[in-house]
Amino acid sequence: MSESCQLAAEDSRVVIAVDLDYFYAQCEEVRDLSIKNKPVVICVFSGRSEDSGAVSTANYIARSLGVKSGIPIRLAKRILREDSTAVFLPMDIEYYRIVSERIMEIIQSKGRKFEQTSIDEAYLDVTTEAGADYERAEMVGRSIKEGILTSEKMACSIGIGKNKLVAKMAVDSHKPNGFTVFSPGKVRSFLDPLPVGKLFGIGPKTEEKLRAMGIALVSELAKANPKTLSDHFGKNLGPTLREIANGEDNSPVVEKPIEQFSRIITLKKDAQTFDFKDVLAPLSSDLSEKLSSSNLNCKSIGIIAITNQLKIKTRSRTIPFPTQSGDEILKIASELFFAFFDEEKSVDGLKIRRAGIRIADLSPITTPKSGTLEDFV
DNA sequence: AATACCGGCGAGT
DNA sequence: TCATACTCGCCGGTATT
Repeated sequence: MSESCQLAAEDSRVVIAVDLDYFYAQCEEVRDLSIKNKPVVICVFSGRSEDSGAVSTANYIARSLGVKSGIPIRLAKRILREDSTAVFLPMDIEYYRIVSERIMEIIQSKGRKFEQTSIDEAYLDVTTEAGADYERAEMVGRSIKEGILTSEKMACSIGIGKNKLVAKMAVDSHKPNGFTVFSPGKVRSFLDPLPVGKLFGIGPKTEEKLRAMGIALVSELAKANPKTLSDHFGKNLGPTLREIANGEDNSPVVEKPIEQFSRIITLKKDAQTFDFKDVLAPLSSDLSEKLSSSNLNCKSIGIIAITNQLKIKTRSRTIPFPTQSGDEILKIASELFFAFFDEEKSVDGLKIRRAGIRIADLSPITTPKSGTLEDFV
């Protein structure tokens, strides 16, 4: 191999990140073209009262007016009260899933190493296809963008880089309808001047902790004393923080098996206790159905309680025999809630706002082929 | 000492 | 009351072996 082909090992991959723009709201725009030039707000109504709940996402017209993910629906309506064209729609997750599945197939068809990380995001490692050649990787990226636009009439943003982290930083840097390439040589110059909070994986808490240590910029984090970082963030997270500041990420593009899932609902009213069966039975049966349709058992069953102070409390139990039974899940969850309330009953004013069930420690159900005893020998 | 389990926290879509 | 519904990962403490 000639000298000019030599690459640092860490620079030898090419990864494409695909992000579907304002996905839920765009799904609704495509379903009803007449709302495309209006503010569109996708709402999760909690059902406690008129317009209680939160905004899941909003299109860019709504965002430009200050409506963003997570704000109360009532606040969004207040912000848009003078815009009679504004559209508020309940989240239709089933529909978005169907659209997502079709789009993910398009992305997956463009490369052999594919990883979907959420309903609207995916990575493609095109090292094999592009031979670490960024021009060829760009062509793959363009063809993904065109494919999604042609077959689903949907805009997306594309980011290309030497690993998932850099591709993600690239895609996030230009949205919506972006197409951004951070070639290996350009990574430092892009990352260095950013505040650390802009790095994927560093949120408000970590940013504030770093700031208190005198580290505000990525360039500073990139050279920070490893010992100091480990002392403050632990032996795993500490080194990782320095790595992401340097644009390093060895994690492969691979489809990961699901590790856990949960169902949670908002109670009609905050309560010190509630009718376990009424609230938990639907959650249990949903979870049981999902286990069953995925041919999985779970060995860990847990509860989630969100208090009136919006603090998250959890309890969980490992059971001796894996199960997918809705009745079993309901029974354990009820016991955990009962014990939780018993434990917390002395806490003054503690009430539960939302209640949920989580299952984890999943294992595939091995269904032995009928009549082939030899398989067990 | 190594591993499992548990509850809290943080980050992200 | 204004504050959804998820998933993933790490941390530290404690229990188990």
